[in-house]
Amino acid sequence: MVRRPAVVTIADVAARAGVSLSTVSRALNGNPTVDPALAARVRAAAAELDYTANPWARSLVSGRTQTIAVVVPDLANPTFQTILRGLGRAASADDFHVLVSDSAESVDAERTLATTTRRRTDGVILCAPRMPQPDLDALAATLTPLVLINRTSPEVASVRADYGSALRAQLDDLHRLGHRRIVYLAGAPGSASGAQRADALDAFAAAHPEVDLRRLPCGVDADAGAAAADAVLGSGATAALAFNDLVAVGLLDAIRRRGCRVPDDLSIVGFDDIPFARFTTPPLTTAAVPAEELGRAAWVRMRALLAGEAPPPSLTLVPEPAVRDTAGPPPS
Amino acid sequence: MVRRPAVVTIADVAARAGVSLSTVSRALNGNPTVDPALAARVRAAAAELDYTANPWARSLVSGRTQTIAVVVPDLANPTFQTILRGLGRAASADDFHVLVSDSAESVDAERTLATTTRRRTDGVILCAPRMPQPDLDALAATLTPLVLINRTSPEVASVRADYGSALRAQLDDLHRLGHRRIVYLAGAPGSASGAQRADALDAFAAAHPEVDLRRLPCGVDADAGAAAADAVLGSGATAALAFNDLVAVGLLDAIRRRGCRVPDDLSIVGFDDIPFARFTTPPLTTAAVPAEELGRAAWVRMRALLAGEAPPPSLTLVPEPAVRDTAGPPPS
DNA sequence: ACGCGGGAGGTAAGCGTTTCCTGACGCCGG
DNA sequence: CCGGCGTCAGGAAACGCTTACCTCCCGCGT
Repeated sequence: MVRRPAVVTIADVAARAGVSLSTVSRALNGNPTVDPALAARVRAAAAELDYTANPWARSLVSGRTQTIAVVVPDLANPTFQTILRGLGRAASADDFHVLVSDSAESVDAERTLATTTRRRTDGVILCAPRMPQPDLDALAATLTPLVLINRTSPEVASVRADYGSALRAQLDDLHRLGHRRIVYLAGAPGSASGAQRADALDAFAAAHPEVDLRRLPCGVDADAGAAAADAVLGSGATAALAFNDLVAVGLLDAIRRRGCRVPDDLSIVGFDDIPFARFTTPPLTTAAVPAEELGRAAWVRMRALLAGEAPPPSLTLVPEPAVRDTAGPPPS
Repeated sequence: MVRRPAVVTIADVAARAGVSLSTVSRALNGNPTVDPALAARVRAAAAELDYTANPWARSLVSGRTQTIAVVVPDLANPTFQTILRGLGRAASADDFHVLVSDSAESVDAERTLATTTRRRTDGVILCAPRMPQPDLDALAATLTPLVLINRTSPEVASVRADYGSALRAQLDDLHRLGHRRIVYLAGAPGSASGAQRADALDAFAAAHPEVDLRRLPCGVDADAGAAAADAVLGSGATAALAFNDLVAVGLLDAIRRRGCRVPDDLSIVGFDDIPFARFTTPPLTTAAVPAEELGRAAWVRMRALLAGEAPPPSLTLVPEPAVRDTAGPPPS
C-alpha cells in the first residue's frame, strides 16, 4: 500500500514458471497432487528468484507461525539461561523460532507477557515460579497450547524438577554427616519450589525432632546470600542449605571473608548446580537440576501439542546430588 | 479456512460499536480524524470484547511486526546472556518483542539465522564474533535494518567494546607491576575481538622489547582455560592474560589445584567481568565489559533505524579495569 | 439562498498466502 | 465408440487488517 518493497512474491514465481499461484503454493509445500516435473520447474523458478514465502501472509491464512513464546522471570539467572538454551536449540532443530520475554520477576508481567506473546506465536512455555496457584490455573485455562516449567496445573503439560525430594536427600546427607543445627535460606516467598521445599523441611523436622532446623528469610541472588551471612553465623548452625547456588555462592564468599572455614566450621549446600558451582572455593556441594534437559523436554511437549498429539506425560526430574567440597562433618 | 477459532475480529467490534471497520481501525490506532466520542465508544466495545488486532494481518498490511531478531553465538556465555538481557528489557520497554537464536558458534548458522529471522521481524541485531569480515560485509549489504554487536561494517550501525585498549591497559598494569614474562591465552582463532587484541599485543611487544610476551592457543570456555594450565605453568610466565573470564576461571582453578598460588606465583587477568568474577578465589582481576549497556545501546540504534531516523553514531565503550586480587607483583 | 470547503466516516482495494471448487483432459471400461 | 471417472492445474475466495479514496453533511461566506 504505502510501501512497495522489491520483494519477490509467489506471483513472480508463478509467472516465471508459467503456472498459477495455487500450483506454486502446492509445489512448494510438497503437495503430492502436483506433477513431479512441474513441481521441479516451480522449485527451480523459486530458487532462481530466491523466493521465500512471506511468513505473515502464510500465518494469516494457516494460523501457524513456527514460533513459540518463552516467558522466564529473569534472564540473569543461570538456571533460566540454561533452560532457555536447551529449549531454543531443541526448537531450532525442529525449525521453530523462539520469542523470549523476561518478566523481570513480576507476576503481573508474566501474565500479560504470556497472553500477548501467545497471540503472535503458536504456543507458550511459561516459567512463573512465583505466580499464585489460582492465578496460574486461571491463566492456563485461557492459554493453549501451554507448557509449564517447574509448575503444574490440572490438564496442563509440564516439566519440573523435584525440589522436595532433592532437598530431602540433602537434609539426610547433612544429618548423616552429623549436623544437628541446620539453617535453610528460603528464597522469595510465594515461590512454588519454595513450597515444595517447605514441605520437605516440615517432614524432615517431624522425623528428626532432635535436629534444630531453622528457616531464614532470604532473597534469590548472591547479594541476598551474602547479606544472610551474619544471620547464619549468629544462628549457631553447623550447616546451611541455600535456596539456590547464587545464594550459596554469595553466602560462601561472605562467610569465608569473615574468616570462617568451609566446610570445617560450616557446611554449605547449594541448589541448581550452575556452571560456576565447580569453581567456588571450595567447590560447591549442590543438587544438579538438569536445566538444559528441562528445556528440551518442555519443547518436546510443546511440539506434541502443536502436532495435535497427546504430549508425553508430565515430567518430574529429580536433581542428582552434586557432591563436592562445601559439606562435611560438623565441627566437633 | 480450515480453522474457525472463536476469536473476535475487528468486524465484531465494528458491529458492536455500530460503526465501520475503518473507523474501528482508525479509532484504535489513535488516528485523530475520528471523533473523540466515537473513538471512546469504539474503545469501549473493543474492551468489552477483549479485542486485540491479529498481529499477522496487521503485519501483512503494514509490513511491521514489533519484533526484532537477535542472533548470538552461544546462550551459555554469560556475556551474551547479559547483552540479551539488556537488549530484551530495553526493547520490551518500547513494546517490542525479541526473537532469539543461538547460532551454536557456527558462522554458517549465523548467516542463515540472520537472513531467515529477518523475514519475520523488523530488523536484526547480530553478534557474530567469528564471521570473516568479507562475509560480514556481504551479509550486511543484504540485511537492513541491522545493528552489529562487537563488529563493525561500513555504513552499519554498531556498538562494541574496545577490546584493544582494554587489553593495552591490562598489559600496562602488568608491566607496571613488574611482569616481564607474560602469556596471552588466545580465544578461538578468527574472532574479531581476538584481532583487536592481537594488534594491542603487537603494539605492546614493539614498545617493550624487554618483555617476553607469548601467545598460547586456547578455547573460549572454562575447560579450555583449565586445559591450558600446564602450558601456562610450563612457559615460565609470571602473568597470564585470559581471552575471557571463563578461560580465566578455568585456568585459575586448575592452577590452584596444582598448588600454585595466585597472585603470588602467577598473576591472572580475565576479560568481561562476568557476574562470577567477584566470587572466585581470589576474586578475579578483569576488565569490565558493559554488556548490559551494550545490549541497551544496540536497541536504541535499532529503534532509531526502525523509526527511519539516523541512528546514534556507532558506540565504542572501553571496558573499565575491575581490579581485584588475582594480579600482583611477580614472584621475586 | 446557494455554493463551496472541509471534516468525519464508509467503501473497497489491496497485503501474500493457502485451499476449496471447478473444469479440462485423458484413460479405461462397457 | 462413447461415457464416466480420476488426475492435475487454474480461478477465486478467504484470512483480518490498514488506508486511499470517496461520499456525505454541515457550516460558512457571499
